[in-house]
Amino acid sequence: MPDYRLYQSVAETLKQRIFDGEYAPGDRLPGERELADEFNVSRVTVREAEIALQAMGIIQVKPGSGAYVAPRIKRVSADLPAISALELTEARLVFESEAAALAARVISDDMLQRLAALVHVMSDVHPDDDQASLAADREFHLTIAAATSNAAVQHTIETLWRMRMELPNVRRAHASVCSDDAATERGHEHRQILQALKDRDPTAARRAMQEHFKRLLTSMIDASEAEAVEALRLEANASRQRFLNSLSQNGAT
Amino acid sequence: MPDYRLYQSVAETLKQRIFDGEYAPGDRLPGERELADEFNVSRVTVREAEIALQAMGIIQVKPGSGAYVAPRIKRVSADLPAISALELTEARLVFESEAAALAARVISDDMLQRLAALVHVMSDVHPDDDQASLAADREFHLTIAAATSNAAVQHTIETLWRMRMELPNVRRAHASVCSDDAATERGHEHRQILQALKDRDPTAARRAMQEHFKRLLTSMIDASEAEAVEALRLEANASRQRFLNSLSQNGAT
DNA sequence: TAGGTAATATTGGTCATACCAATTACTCTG
DNA sequence: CAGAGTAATTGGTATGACCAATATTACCTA
Repeated sequence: MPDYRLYQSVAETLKQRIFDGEYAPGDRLPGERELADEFNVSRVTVREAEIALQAMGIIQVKPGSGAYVAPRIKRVSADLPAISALELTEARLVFESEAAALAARVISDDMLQRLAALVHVMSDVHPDDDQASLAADREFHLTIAAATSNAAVQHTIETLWRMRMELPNVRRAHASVCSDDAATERGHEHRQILQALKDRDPTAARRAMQEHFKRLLTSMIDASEAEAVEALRLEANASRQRFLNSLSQNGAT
Repeated sequence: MPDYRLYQSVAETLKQRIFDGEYAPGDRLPGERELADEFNVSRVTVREAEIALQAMGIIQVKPGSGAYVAPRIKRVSADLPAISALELTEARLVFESEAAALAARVISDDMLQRLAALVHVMSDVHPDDDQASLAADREFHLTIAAATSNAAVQHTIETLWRMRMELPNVRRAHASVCSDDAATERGHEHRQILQALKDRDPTAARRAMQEHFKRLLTSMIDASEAEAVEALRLEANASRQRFLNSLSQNGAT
């Protein structure tokens, strides 16, 4: 699972650009040669990425002409509701923590090994490489969800991650806190979570995951506060208060 | 339309073989070089076909090993995965309990009033009227989700309820326990939950919701045990054990 | 002989290059 | 200015090569 095919990385980047609106529906993407040059990969790899996107119905390739963003990419608004980054993070805080607790009781050695490998990858990768870093982080959380052996839990958390990746406003919010989001802390938290899972300690796993998200939520609130100075000052404060409550009272009784 | 790419033709053929059972789930299909030779195309083209199939979730490629038919391609509904009733109930147990805890802190008086009305309706309605009873029950839970003021939470729980209502196997499972599912107990549990929300007590709300689902899960396990006597005895027992663990250890620390 | 390990073969992943066919852009005519 | 013909661009496919991960075999040890 933690295998990264190059073409997948390229496909992911292109997909994000499309969801971000950088390439609007109907737009023509840069040529394969041009993209290959930009990503420093071969043209074959770019083709593979485009074929994957085509299979997903996101783009449409016309020979001799180019690759075009599919007319109706409304999938974002189609099956994903409008959600704020704070809401989503709060939801992930409570749900992913419970998933971690569940996983702690039934996780297999194989899954533990995968997680360990991912933690290692994340510590190795350049913190600047947002792309790889994010992909590994996502893989980490989805692996934990899979470790619950519960398809409903897995599907739920996958959906939450889709929101994280596909909703433009959420992506933007994360980007603005990314710098504050010290990689070292995050690495430490991941190790804490992994250790709890290794110990098969549901309570510790839940708590570790909660801490992980609490820090993120705090960063986001701080960032949103800074931005709120510019506008929506009053409203933001009310919202801010509501999510601050999550930090103090959540979970462990 | 007749604008076929070679790789699409290859992908189509492979897909047919998989659906025809020529390659069963879990099977490894021939190597890229071998397929390229068979179809008289280049290895690049075979790769492209396999990447398309992978994007469609039909196969799964492992570097150094080969391409394997995905374990289960049976997507019941368009966007709902195949899930067992036990899995779903376990997921609802942990997620809806957390949602209730969240809601307890921010629920509005208006929402409390609606819930009270729903509890009243459920106690009035004839226990025989499964249709109305189920609708009210669903409304009760969705209202609590809405009361969190968190669109992500709300969407998550709505999706879980969609599974409950739309997946045939889940509906069947619920139907078979419906008789055991004493309406009086359920009414009592609903009142407990409502009271905790009125008190704005997150811990009590979480616990009440957990109890609600624990009883349901227990009923389902018992029912599934009875049915398991007929078939799948061994396998069911293993599964049963796994979910029994959820009952003993979940949540309140 | 059983078990483990090192050497080897196989397999997917990626790249560079080349050529074809369709499309698009351009240019030159009338 | 319109249209035809040409040139440049673009995707489609093929070769052949090399790497890294995996699988298989051979071999050696206890």
